[in-house]
Amino acid sequence: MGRTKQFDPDVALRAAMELFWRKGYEATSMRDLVECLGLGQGSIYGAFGGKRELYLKAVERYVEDARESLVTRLSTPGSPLEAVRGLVRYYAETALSDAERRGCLLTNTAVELPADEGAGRHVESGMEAMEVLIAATLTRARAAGELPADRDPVALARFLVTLFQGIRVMAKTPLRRRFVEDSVEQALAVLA
Amino acid sequence: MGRTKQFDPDVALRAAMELFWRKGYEATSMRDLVECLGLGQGSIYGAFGGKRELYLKAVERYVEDARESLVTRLSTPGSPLEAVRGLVRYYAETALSDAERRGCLLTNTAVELPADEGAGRHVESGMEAMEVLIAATLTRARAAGELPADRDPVALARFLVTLFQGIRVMAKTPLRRRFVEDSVEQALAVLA
DNA sequence: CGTTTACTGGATCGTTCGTTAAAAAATGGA
DNA sequence: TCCATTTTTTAACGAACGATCCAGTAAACG
Repeated sequence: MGRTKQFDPDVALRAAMELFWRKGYEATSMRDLVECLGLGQGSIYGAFGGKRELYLKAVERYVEDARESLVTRLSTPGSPLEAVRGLVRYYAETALSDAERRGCLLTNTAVELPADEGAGRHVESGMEAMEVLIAATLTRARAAGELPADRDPVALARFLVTLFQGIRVMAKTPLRRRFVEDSVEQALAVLA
Repeated sequence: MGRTKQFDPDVALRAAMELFWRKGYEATSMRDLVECLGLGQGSIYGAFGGKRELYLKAVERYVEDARESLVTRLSTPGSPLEAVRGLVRYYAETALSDAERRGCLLTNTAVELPADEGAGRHVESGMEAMEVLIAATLTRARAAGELPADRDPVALARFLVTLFQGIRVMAKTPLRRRFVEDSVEQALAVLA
């Protein structure tokens, strides 16, 4: 009963995610979103609530996507340690080839909205997912003898996640290449 | 000739720096600044130009302060390697005890204004200063035999600067403590 | 087919934005 | 002391903000 939606909320949410990702929360206006999503202002409010609600849903979607991509990337057949090392390289390449310097939406959110509880929950969930997935893979690596027994997979995973945030930040500066590449080199040395 | 300034531009700039640091660029309004600096809008425009100019000057001041503090901290008498290790610990402690989660103004600027050339120059200058100072200290450490001869002080310094950015990001999330402490542990292990 | 219901698109709400203009106040040299 | 010059203060500017409203439209159901 009633008129059906004439747009795909999923497509619209993804478009909003891209815009917020590129411009940040404060610098994105509802009018920017209207233009980018191709919807009337009323439709956006009807479907998603206000600007903040839309942002939170966009971050939530981002976390889901990221988690999925991470699972795929870490469950390659073969050496678990090599999978993590590949992830480090992949992450750096992604950061360096990001021409419009949008960085990582989780990093951006953590930095721009540290006091927003809702945003904090999504950031927490995303970071935790990375930690858990990487730690699990490193545990497999240790069990396979690829990693010395005295190394702590969880601590290593947290270290890598933290370094990833740093890589995303440095990749937004003019000095990106030198810093990111040298950081990857050191990180790979740690994953001996 | 003419009326003399009734405020100290240096004090005002520092107050502006604190406010931008805490709230970010977009989320800080000129009215916030008027209240925080205790000046009329006209006085701010007369002394510093517009909002963006004031922000850039605030970042510049921040870079000068940070460089100075870093020089002091790395030129302690005694072991150069221990000075760098101490810096890592100090940086993490500072990040964790930052109750209002303002993070590092350079990190925040890099993330929020990656496309601003003026801001980029200050960020570049700050990051480069950290790199140079840490690398020089690590070079001294290597010369003193505290660091294996095959370690690259410059690459290590860049790695540390990148990790510092990550620490500043993670310290803004609800998961701060676990991630920061484990990252420090790993970094100190690298600085064997 | 008509009624009901929900969505659409654009106008418009009051507020706040960064910036500017102009008058009042204060300084130092002539 | 009085003028030239600068700063201070306050009000106001046009534009843009997030949010809301509403007439118009289209789909589903009796």
